Amino acid sequence: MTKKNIKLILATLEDLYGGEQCGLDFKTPFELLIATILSAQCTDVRVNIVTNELFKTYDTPKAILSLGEAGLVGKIKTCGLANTKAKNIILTCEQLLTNFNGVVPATMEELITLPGVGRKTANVVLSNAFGVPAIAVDTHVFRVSKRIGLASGKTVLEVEKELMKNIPKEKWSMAHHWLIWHGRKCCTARNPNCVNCALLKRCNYGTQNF
DNA sequence: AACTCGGGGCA
DNA sequence: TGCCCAGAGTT
Repeated sequence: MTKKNIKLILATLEDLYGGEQCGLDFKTPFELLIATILSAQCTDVRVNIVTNELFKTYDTPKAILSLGEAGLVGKIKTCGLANTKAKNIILTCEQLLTNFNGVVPATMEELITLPGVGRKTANVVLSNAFGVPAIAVDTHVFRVSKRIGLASGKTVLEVEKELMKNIPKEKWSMAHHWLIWHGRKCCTARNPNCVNCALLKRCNYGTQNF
């Protein structure tokens, strides 16, 4: 993959998805953290609906804890995996209070100690709440990046590193969103719409499996 | 690497 | 009805 090809791919993605909504509504680091935990196996549109309502009243660790587990499950049930997520969110709120003075930490090492927070969620918080350059690799980013040749790594961490190497730092944040939109609208996991894909000429997928 | 958690949205 | 969803934790 040449630098010129990478530049053309990024430009094409920007043309296609530059006007689309960019992820979760951002308010505070804490709200972004909770919203991102909720986003597992659930579209961002639904997460935004749920969190906009939830955070009207419950926008701090103490407030969330005041709901109790059953109360929290009720508030987030439309996001799916509600029981698991509620347990993790409650544990995370408790640990924020006991280990971090109620403040969301700003390093990868600290963030991934929180229950329900993995590399993807940590990178979303780091890049969107704290301005730390990072690329969050979710299922869409992972799949699309490999198909179109922006990364060929086998693990999430490998793909993350390759993307950071191949994409100019100032475009990391937006490239994350463009790759997700392309994965949702065209480069789907099953039956991708290669025939109508704007990247077809620069993509090996379809003629060469990965 | 494979499996589980999971209810709601949508065709 | 059946398929899919901006992941993380466990085995």
